Amino acid sequence: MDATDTKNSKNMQETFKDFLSSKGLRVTNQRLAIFDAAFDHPDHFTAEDLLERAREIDDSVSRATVYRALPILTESGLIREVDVGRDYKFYMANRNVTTFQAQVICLDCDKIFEIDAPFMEWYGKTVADKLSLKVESQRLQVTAHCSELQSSGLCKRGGKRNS
Amino acid sequence: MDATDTKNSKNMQETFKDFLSSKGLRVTNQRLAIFDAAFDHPDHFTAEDLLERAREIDDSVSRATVYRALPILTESGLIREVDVGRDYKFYMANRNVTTFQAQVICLDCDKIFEIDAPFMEWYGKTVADKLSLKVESQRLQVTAHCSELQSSGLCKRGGKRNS
DNA sequence: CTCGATGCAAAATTTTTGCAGTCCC
DNA sequence: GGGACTGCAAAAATTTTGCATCGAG
Repeated sequence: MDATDTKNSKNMQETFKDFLSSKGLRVTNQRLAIFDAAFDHPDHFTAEDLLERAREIDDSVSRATVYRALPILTESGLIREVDVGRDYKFYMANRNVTTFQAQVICLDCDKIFEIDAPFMEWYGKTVADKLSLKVESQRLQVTAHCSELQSSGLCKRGGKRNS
Repeated sequence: MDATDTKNSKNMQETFKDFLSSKGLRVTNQRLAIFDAAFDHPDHFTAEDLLERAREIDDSVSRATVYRALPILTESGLIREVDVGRDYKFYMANRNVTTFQAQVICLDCDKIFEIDAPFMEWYGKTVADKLSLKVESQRLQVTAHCSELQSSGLCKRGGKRNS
């Protein structure tokens, strides 16, 4: 393992525990199970996905607890919310992300690609300066068709996005 | 009225009727009431807002018909969907918009500002070229706080955004 | 021990859908 | 007149919440 890869699950769980304690929140088995489930997931996941995986770790985890844990996880910065305009939201572990991420949503294979969009930091600053406001968050998404992408093999139809 | 202001409600209603006919859809009183309600609205509105206003024109309009009309209106290009990540969607009449619009969402006064972001056309093309896919739509949003904006008078707290 | 956290189920909220009746073309 | 369209209410689907109980500190 690379020495710079300090963001493995183990270390991150410690970071999460520290975050909970620092906020006066309790370190419960359910929260840790949810955290582990989230951080083990390599891709985007929904609240329901997370519930299912967390229950494999601790079957006492309830849906309500997952929904109550998600805001804590996103506030900690360990998990990122990815809202692509569906009726449910996606989430994703924040591993070694340093630059702003945009999403490319493929309508054909129903996949979400994360891509670097560092210029968005400049854009946010520009908008903020022009209107004299304080940027809280930004979102940049491109919805597209990938028929050509499919032939190149990058986008395999039937990607494992959930229902 | 400016001679270039060809997009007044009257003309636009004709455009809508033509669109319906061209698609083999029927021109009903309810659809026209919904169209008028939408086009008279100066700001962003929700499906529920639209229902309420459409009923002032034709009180036989039902919620279901509003929800069934919205996809038709957006497909016609006369109305634009503005999803800022809440549990309900906003819509807005497309008046004299020619360039790509980004949104600035103010967390303090709960208002949505539409701003020109012409460079997004370049961005979409860049992404498309790099990944060889066909851009369907794009979304760019900045969520911000406007405490300073308030003092400048641009953002009055208590703007009339719905609950 | 104490009070924050949890599970369960009911509620809330927005949008969709089935069906019988209506009215545009 | 025929079939698209509509209204109504029930259904869907995701997220939130009240309450009794549990357990972390």
